[in-house]
Amino acid sequence: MEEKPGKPLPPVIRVAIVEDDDETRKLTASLLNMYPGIECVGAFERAEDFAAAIASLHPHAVLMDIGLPGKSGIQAVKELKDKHRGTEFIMFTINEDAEQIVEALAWGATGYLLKNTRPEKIVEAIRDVVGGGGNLTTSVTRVLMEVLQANRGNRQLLEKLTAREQETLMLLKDGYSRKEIAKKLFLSEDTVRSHIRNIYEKFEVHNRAQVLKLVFGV
Amino acid sequence: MEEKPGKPLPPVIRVAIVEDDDETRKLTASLLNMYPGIECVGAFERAEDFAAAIASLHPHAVLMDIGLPGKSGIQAVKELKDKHRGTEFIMFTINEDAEQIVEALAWGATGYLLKNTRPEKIVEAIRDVVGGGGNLTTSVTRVLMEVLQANRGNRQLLEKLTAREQETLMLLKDGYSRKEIAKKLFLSEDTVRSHIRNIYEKFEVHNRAQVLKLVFGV
DNA sequence: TGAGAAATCGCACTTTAGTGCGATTGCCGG
DNA sequence: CCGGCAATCGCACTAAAGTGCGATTTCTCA
Repeated sequence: MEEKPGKPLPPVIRVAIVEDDDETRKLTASLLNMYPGIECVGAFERAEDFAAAIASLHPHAVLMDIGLPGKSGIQAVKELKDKHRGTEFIMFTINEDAEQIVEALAWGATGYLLKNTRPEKIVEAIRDVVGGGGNLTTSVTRVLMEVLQANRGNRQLLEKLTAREQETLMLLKDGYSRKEIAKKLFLSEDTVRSHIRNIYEKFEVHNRAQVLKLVFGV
Repeated sequence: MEEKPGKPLPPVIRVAIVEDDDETRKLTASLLNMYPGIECVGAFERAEDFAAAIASLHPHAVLMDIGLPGKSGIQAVKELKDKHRGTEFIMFTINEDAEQIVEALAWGATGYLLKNTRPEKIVEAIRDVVGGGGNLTTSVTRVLMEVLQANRGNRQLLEKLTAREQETLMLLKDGYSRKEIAKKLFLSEDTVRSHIRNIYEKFEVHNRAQVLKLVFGV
C-alpha cells in the first residue's frame, strides 16, 4: 500500500480467533480461510485457551473479542503482547466504547474492528497490521480522535499565558520545586512564585495538580 | 461502509486543496475531479488565502498541507475548525512526525494522509471524513497508537498500588488536598498522608506532580 | 507620551506537603 | 499459628507551597 516496508509480508499469514460466540467464530474462521495467503490456525472460545496455545501456534495476528467469559480480551492483550512480539492483536468486537478502545490500543492492540465489518476489510486489516501498520475502522478512528481532543485538556489555555509563565508551567508539570525552577530559569524564587501565582489566577485554581489537570488533562 | 450513518453523504462532495507546491496542487486537483461525486472547488497556495475563501466556498473537506509558507496547516486547522463545522480537515503532507500528527488531530483534523497515498485512497478518505468517520493511513495510525501507548504513562504501575492507595491517587490527580481527600474517603488526614507516603515510596518520587507525570504521563 | 502589560523581585504570613518513626487492628496463606 | 501485608491513625518536625500586598524596570502600542 502506501506504507514504507515494515515487516515483509509472510507467504501465509497465520491467524487465530478468540471469540466466545460459536457461530461468529466458526463463520469468521471459514471466511478467513477463503482468502489466499490467510490461514486460520486456531479458534478459541476463551482467552485462557488461547494463552495456552499461542506459543506453539505463533500466529501472525489474532482477532480478539473483548467481551469474553473469564478473562477479557483487553486483559489478554495486556498479558500476552509483550511476550509475543511476533503476534499482532486486532480487537474484534461490537463495542465502540471510547474507554475500551483507548484501553486496548494503549495496551498494544494494533487494530480495532467492529464485528459487522465486511470480510474484505477484515482481511485488509490483518494484512495491514502484520505489515507493520495500524488499522481501525473509520468510526473507531473518529472516536479515537475525539478522545485525543478531549484528553489534551485545554492546551489552548496555554495561549493565555505569557512566555515566562509557559516556561514555568512546563517545569511545574515535570515536578520541579520552586527552587529548582528558579535555578533553571535563572530567577529568584520569588519571581517564580510570582509567575505561578499569575498562572493560578488566570486559570482560577489553587494548586499544581489542578493546573496540570486543566491544561494537560490527565 | 461499515459505519453507522453519520452525516448523509452529499450528492457532490466539495473539496478544497491547500498546498504550496504547484505541481502537487494542480495534479491532485485534476485527479480529484476525475472521480464522480467529488469536485475540487478551490486550490490555494497559502493558508491565509484559503481562510479568506472558506466562507464562500463552504467545502465539505479540505486537503491541507502542513509545511506551508506563512501560516502552517496545523495553525489553520486550529483557527478555522471551530468556525466552520461543515468542513472536515484532512492533513495532506509528507511529514510523519508523531508530534505533528497528534497536534493536528488534537486540534480537530479528522484525516491524515501521506502525500504518496494512492488517489483511490485519498478519495476514500474524503468520503470517510465527510461521512463522519476518521481516516488515517495505516502508518499514521500506527504512529498514533505508539503515542497513545507512550503517553499513557505507566498505568501498569497502578497495579503496584493497593486499593486504598489507588483511590487516594485518583483524588490526588484531581487536585484535592490531603484534607479534602480525608473527608472524601472518611479517613483521618494522617491516614491519607500515610497512603501518599507509600505511593511515593513505591514509585520513588517526592511530590505530587512527579507521580502524576509518571503514572498518567502528562 | 502615557497607559498597560510583562518581567523581575521582596517580605510577611498561613496553609499544605513531605519525612521520620512510630502504633494497632484485622485478614490471609503457608 | 505466625508472619506479612493492608489499612488505619498519631506526632513532631522541616520544607514547600500558596496568599496578600507591595515594588521597579522595560517595552510596546495607541
